[in-house]
Amino acid sequence: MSVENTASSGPAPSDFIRDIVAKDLADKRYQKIVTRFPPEPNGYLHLGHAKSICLNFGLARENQGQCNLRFDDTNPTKEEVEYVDAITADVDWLIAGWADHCLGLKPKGAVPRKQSQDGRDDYHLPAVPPGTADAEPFFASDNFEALYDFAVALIRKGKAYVCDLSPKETDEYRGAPDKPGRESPWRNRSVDENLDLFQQMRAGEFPDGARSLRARIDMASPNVWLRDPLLYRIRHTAHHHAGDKWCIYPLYDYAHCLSDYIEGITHSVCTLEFEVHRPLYDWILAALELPRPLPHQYEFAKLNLSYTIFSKRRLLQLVQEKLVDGWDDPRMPTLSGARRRGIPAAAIRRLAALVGVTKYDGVTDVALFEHAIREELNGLAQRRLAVLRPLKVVLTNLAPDEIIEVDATNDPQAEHPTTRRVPFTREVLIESDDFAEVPPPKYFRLKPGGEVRLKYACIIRCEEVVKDASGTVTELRCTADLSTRSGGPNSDRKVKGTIHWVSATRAIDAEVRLYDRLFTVAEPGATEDFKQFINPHSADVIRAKLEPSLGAATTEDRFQFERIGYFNLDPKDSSAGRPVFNRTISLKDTWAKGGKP
RNA sequence: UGCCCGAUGGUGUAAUGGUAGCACAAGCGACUCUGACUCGCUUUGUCUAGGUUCGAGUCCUAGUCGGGCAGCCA
Repeated sequence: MSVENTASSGPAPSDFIRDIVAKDLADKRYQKIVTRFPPEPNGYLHLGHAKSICLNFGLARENQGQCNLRFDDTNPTKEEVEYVDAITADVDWLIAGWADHCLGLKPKGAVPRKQSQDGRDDYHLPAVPPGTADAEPFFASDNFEALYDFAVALIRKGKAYVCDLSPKETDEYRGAPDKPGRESPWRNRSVDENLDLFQQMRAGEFPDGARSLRARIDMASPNVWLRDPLLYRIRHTAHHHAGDKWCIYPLYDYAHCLSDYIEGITHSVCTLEFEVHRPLYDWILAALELPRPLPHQYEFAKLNLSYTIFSKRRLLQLVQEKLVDGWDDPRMPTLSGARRRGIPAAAIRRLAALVGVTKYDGVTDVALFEHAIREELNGLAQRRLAVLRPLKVVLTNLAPDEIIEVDATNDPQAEHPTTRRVPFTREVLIESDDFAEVPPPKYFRLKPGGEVRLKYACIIRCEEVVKDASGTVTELRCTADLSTRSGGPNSDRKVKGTIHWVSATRAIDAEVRLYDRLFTVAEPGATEDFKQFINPHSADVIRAKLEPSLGAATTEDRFQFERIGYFNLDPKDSSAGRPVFNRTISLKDTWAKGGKP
């Protein structure tokens, strides 16, 4: 199966939502499709959000449409600008070079304009053309004035009322899923009284929780969301975007469908838990008798990944209790964590394409994500030599000051691979795993009296094993067969094993962080005490030896340390002369897994 | 004994009444100056019971199992 990548547009994915969109377009129900990605700025974006971003922006780019970024910021007590900025950056990163031309923004500071169509009042705020200067994301809070007006219209139609029940009473009156609710005693107030009270709510005449605005629907509905749901609550709290203008704030169900409508959204795609809200979404829009085409809501299953948690609450807990190094800790499933870890945005898009879109709420094996990362990095990463746990090897037939510059391939997957020079010297370091005094069966690497090829250099033979007083191997004394040098007369000579190495005298030092899965169990979120499953080896830090060219690495580079894994320069903790490399992901290792007895 | 949604190999999915296919994972093998990549092969599947039909994973009915919904959260 081929999958979309950054450069080409590959075969378009197919799923039930794309089918609906295709049909709507074929039926000329809409002339242009407009989707939206509506995060609440109360946490960082994670891989679960990425699935939604890929779906919504994918829909837009595949149909020459647009996808608006909108902050669903109707709850001032939970939201912060820090999150707005982080989310904006994460979205930009994820869609860069792929769907950024579909990103729907509005003019900075703009709010919906009141207009009249067919004699009916309307509010509309379409996105600006891509590339327009001074554009910013949409904010539900920019719609507050329009939303207030729509609420007044609802009251005038007798479809909303001010209710004086306390939160606790409201709860009791609502009933239970299997028991009908009771009507509020305030349900049949006159329009004028409702209008007056609602205006007073806005003016700040009442304390928090004293009154609310409710839709007048059906207290006996089997769907509890239709039992006169709240539209507005009183909250004497300043808002991170709207300032201190408001003390009443709309609730999700009311704000969302209308924000969709105001922006001209055609397909409002959300996750499964909102399925039972859809009748309310439709009710509000229908009740207002709006002049323009209405948006429709469709639901899909959110992403669940094994060995991963996505719960905002728990992620926040990890951050606050310093179990991880912030929201962008490379082990976090956040987009900022993934970015810092060196995972390309295209790998995340690849994952989204691989998991597909359905209404089945399953758990995707994190191995699929790891596969997507390796697939992407394999074509992207420059090959380099690095030794994580060094063992000294002295090539006794080389002069102490001899430096042989060997050619090493940078990009074996490229059509026309390039090379670089790597210094090869009398003393080299090899991976301690690559020597075994007592080799297990089928061991291809170096052993006493055995031969192995040092990649890009030549074949060496282990003549002598040097140990310290405790019996630990400290050094290998080997001879190099320079006639087998790459490009040399006997370069074709085959040995079973080829290992990586660096020059002991020319290598540079670096801190290397060996990241691994954050949790040791497949479903860490299954119990409340998920913290006991944190992998103690999820961030092992070592000092490693790298080939000299790595001293010039930049944070944009992606490397494969040959035979080890993919690495990037940590963008946060690296400094000139003090490089810190992150292991994005290891190479597949069938030897370590099962080949090894 | 409420309402809504879902169920295809270990996992994620395709098949839109007509040969159950793909990817990941797992296993075996080939290749290899990366035990990587690549390539080949293999194991494993339509929740159950009825019904409609020439023909059902697909449509219908009932059941089972799983998920969601009773925030002035989103």
